[in-house]
Amino acid sequence: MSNGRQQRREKLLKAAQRAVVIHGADVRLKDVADMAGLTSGAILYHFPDVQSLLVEANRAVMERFYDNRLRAIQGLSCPGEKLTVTIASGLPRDSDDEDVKLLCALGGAASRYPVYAAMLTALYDRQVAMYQIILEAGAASGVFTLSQLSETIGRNIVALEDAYGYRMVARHATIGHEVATELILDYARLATSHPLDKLVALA
Amino acid sequence: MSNGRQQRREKLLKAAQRAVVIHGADVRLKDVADMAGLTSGAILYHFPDVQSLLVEANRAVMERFYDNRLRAIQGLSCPGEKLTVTIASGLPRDSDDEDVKLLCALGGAASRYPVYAAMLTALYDRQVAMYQIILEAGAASGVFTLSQLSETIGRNIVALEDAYGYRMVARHATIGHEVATELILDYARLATSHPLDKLVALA
DNA sequence: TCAGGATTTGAAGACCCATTCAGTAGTTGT
DNA sequence: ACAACTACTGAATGGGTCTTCAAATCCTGA
Repeated sequence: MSNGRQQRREKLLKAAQRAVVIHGADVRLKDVADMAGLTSGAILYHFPDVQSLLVEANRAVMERFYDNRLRAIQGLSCPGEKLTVTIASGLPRDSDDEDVKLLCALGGAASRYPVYAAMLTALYDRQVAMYQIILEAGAASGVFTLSQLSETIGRNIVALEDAYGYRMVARHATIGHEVATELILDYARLATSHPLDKLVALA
Repeated sequence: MSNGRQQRREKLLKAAQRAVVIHGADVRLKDVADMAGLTSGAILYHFPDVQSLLVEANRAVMERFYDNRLRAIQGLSCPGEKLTVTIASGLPRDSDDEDVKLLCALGGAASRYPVYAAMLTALYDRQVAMYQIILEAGAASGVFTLSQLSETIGRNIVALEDAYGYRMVARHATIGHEVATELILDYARLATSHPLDKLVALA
């Protein structure tokens, strides 16, 4: 059944992702197999080799990460709220956030694996563009007064998200989701001349 | 000779550092040995096991990185120049900067190796403190007008350096040393209300 | 020059890994 | 019920790894 075949593939991708989080970008096929409760041979039945599997699994995480961010601001219209929510969505939930752990692992391997370097570069650029749209829209409606090019602000915000992601994953004692969000918001306030008030949590 | 013994150790640390840059944080003993032009056994004669060697080698890079930054501003008195020079010194010279490549590799492994997480966290905090001193001194002398806490500014600047280090090491097409420096300076200008003019290169 | 320590090699032992593949179980459509 | 196909196992292959250790080599000081 071609349906079950796709399900199987996705189960293996999930296993590969968890394996990367635990063992790093240089996971062994054996580790992925263990994570899936199968043997190495079974994995190689679905994928030509371990690299193909890993590249596909890692790409999927990046897509999911980006899609989650877009979904987070779907339906929001107020530019200030959009920006605040987007910034929060770019940081790991907590120090155990698996997607961010994986992205960090790939970032550390990027200089050795051009594939990952290219994928992460593309992800970065997409996120910058995402911010530019929010910033330009807010500026056009007069809510934001940009003190720098939207490209500059976008690049810096995404850079800050990345860096605080690394800090959080490394379990910095004082920089958690809350603090990191506020640090980035502090920059965003300077750059947009907008108070970007903390939102009240939804019930 | 106890003198040659120390030289030997340092040669091996250097080999380990190059090996980490090429093979990542999970280098194999064999790779270090090859890099040093020796056999695995020879390395184990000087170090009890691979991990001891790697931790010492990686720690040495962090110390060197931090010391280089301090040395870069030694003798500078103008706060604006100090800040500009310090920011430039926190970024990789180019995409092939070996020290930054190593730091990125460790950052990617931090969630798996608490030792590296702790070391990188300490390095981050030291760099933040370094910026705080520069910022506070500039503010005290009236050259800077800080629009945020010096801790906030310091944290954000170091975070930006880290992130652009990762981007450069991943060979982003448009973000090189020049562009990254300017992006961070753009933030620093907002935060200090100081023009931070580009310096003329020394002859 | 040479004895003795420091350094290094090379091989052995025990283990792990990716990949291939013949064969086995399980499922499906008819 | 059975042929045909899918999914998977387990073993074999060829390779690589860490560690230990006896033996060889290199130095150095006398």
